[in-house]
Amino acid sequence: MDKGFEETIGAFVRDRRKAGRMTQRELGELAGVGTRFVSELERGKPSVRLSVVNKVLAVFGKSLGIVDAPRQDEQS
Amino acid sequence: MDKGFEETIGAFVRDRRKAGRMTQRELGELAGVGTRFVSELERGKPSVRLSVVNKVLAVFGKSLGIVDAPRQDEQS
DNA sequence: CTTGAATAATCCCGATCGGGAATATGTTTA
DNA sequence: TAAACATATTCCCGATCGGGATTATTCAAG
Repeated sequence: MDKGFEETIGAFVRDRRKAGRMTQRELGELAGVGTRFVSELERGKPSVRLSVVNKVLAVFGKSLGIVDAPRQDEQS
Repeated sequence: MDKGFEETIGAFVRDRRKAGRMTQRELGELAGVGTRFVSELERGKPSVRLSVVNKVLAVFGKSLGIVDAPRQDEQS
């Protein structure tokens, strides 16, 4: 019924980007961020700026919000 | 059944902090971040680092995740 | 109103983000 | 295979974050 699982931000962006047949460069331009940032974001760099992440998520109609902390016994 | 509404990150942190009768300094120490950061976060500074926000949210068992973009016709 | 605590605003400054470009790896596709 | 494209990695470097302290402002009691 539900996804039951919180996807990683990076994984989400990558999935949606590919679903839209976009390249990192295209998504970057669409979102107004650099290509390198898209790459780092998709690969889970932790210390990114909230506002820049939101620029990317906005392309998909999403944003960062508060969710239950994921369980710690996930592998990366 | 649900809250039906996505609270702002800053508002959430402030509410929970007060609910726990903590001062910004105490929360900061608990989360391992500075007092100034807690203050700025609560007041909605947009360009904060994801990892640092997560340190604060972790105190409350939460973290940043993907949610539907909030409607734009909210006042700040 | 006065006093004290909490929060906000400002300062200095080291650390690091992120853009852009170049290069190195992958990864398709012909 | 080879060529073309996508992604990852590295570089320089300006911009800004965030810590900590200080000061100003706001707020809560008494």
